[in-house]
Amino acid sequence: MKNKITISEIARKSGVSVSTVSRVLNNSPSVSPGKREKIQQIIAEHNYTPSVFARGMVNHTSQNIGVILPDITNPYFASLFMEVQSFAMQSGYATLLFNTMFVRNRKQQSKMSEEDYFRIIQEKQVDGVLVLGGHIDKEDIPDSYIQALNQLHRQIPVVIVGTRIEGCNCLVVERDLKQGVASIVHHFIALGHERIGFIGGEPGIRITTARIEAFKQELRALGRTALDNHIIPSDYYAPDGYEAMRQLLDEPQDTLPTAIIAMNDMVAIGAIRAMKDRGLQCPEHIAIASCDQFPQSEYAIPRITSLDQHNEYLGRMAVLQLISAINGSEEMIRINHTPRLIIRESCGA
Amino acid sequence: MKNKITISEIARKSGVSVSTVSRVLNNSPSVSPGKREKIQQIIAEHNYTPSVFARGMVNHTSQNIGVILPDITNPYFASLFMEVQSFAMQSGYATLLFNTMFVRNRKQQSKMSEEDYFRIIQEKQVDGVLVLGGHIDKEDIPDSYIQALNQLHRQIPVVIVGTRIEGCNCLVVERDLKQGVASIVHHFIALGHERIGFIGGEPGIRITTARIEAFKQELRALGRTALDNHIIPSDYYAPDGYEAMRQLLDEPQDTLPTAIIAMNDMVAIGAIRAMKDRGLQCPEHIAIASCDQFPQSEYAIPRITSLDQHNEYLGRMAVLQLISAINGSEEMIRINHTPRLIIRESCGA
DNA sequence: TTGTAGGCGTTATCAC
DNA sequence: GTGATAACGCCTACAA
Repeated sequence: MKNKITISEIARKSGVSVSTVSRVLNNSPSVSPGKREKIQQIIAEHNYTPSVFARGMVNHTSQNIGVILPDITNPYFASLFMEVQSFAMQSGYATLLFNTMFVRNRKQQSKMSEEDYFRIIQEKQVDGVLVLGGHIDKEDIPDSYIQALNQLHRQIPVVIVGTRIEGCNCLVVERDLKQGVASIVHHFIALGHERIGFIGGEPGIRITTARIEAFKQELRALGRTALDNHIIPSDYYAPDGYEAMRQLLDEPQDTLPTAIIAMNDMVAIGAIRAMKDRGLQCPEHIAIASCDQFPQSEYAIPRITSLDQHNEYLGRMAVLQLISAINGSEEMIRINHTPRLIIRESCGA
Repeated sequence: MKNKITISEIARKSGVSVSTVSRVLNNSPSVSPGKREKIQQIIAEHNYTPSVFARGMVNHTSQNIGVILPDITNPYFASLFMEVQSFAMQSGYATLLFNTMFVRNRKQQSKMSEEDYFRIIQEKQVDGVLVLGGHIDKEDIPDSYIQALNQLHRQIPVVIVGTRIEGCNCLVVERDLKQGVASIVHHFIALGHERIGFIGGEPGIRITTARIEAFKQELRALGRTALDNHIIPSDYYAPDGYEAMRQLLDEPQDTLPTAIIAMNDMVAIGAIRAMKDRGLQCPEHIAIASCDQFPQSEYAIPRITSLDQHNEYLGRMAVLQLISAINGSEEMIRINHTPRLIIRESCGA
């Protein structure tokens, strides 16, 4: 817009050379206090800020990071991102956000593939990239995607939040996807439930598979078995929980599960709604607990019992990992969170 | 990270001058087809992308826009942002997101003021700024804030979503804040309600004042009056709806409103929760309708009756306005949306 | 402590 | 159609 003022202008007005101005800009100690003060005053007076373009040319850094995630309207990603942005900002980085999945309600992916986003991000000359979700969460990742990631990582440090991926060289903030499922199972068993089900989560996505696996395994460890038709993956949102529960309720009434683990709070809310529409009460008829707490679940009717996965912590660690990678470190962080089971009403305890 | 390849490298490898390469980069017609193809091939081969820094130096453009909003975990802002980012991307702009309010649950503002953010955004050399909310929504905006905005707008086009502000020169995508409230009032009256209340919304915020005003006025127009103690602002989230309703229920039972308008779905959900905790049913004891629909309100118990404010449309218009401002236009867009009342269960219809 | 000058990777303006 | 070359605004040796 308006022609910005430049460093040489400041230099001229202060009666010094550009290098001296540059020195005060970069807090170099070797500037006489008098000149420093004068220069600072002139800078303030003219509201001067150095050009990031010129700086970028010489330092090759934009002080920006790129964050790529599928859906910012998903509370999980929103709170993760909030933490990421806040922490990045404190560390001097601004955040470019790329939302790869548009128009969620129509289940319509955008025309652009995530690979396209990688290209755009690369062009944006960010100092690092954080991949919070998307294709990366799939059980079966197309090779082209991994190659694109590697290719990007060759230029810019890329940190993935989730699990290590075969053949992918990017850094990873590893988290134990299945953590906490066992504690829900224990809780339900302790409450006397014999038939437990699991709903929600998209099939073919790592966290779904991991949690369902953990669910089955924990039941086995306790000498019981999960019934396959009581395990109904669908997706991560309320309509999906609704649909899964509807499907479940079509089963013969006498073998219905008495307790259900939902992928997250939205799924739980959808499921509870489906019960209600069949004239069933939660937890009286079927108890429900969720694996991932979202804000406001404590205001639902009934209040949802769920796992607090400490996502804020996850966000901070991811930024930490990225920044240390930007600064040349190769070390990987593994985080060991222990989700906390928050018992409210929906589990019937 | 890895030393990027430059335009002159490409030129050398293609056996042409940098100008020619630059021409094919910018789709200039005056390049012989043979050379063009060869150059393009070499570019692809080396995965070359021009430096945004160098480009920025000469064009003074980053193809980035800055978006500033208080809380991305608020579904209203999340869906607005999603639309903004998607549309911006289609227009060739990436989006820097600044979330000014951190740690919502503790009601703790970040240490940085929004003015600080303006400074940072200015330093980031974005091509334009979108202000989706924050101090800008206040009834009584500190002069320093307006000055900071004007100052920023002097350098970069700034578009504000909301209402025109006295003394502020920024562009505005004006929307009628109170739209739709009347239709809820009409609906309730038609259902036979005599005592209607209003809860939620932070006092001193434009949209709160506007909606409460519209509420009162519409009642007056119908020959009734709103009772002051039935109007309880608080804030925009579920806990606030809960608290407001709790407060309301402390009033003498025989003068309690029979219907309540909530600021948005979260407030409504909190309020319904508070009723439940007192053994009251919605809509049987008190009917509720909300002024702003959020995703999943149709899965709440009861399903929330609310207004669809067409926020997606708002997002697109804001980006459109910003881009046209970046391209030198001064014209302001006024959008005239008519919110649609979606009747579900909570209103008792 | 201070100033001078070269270079960072593009685009634009000229000539040719 | 093509190629030099001068900006663009900053940083950083190097010199003084």
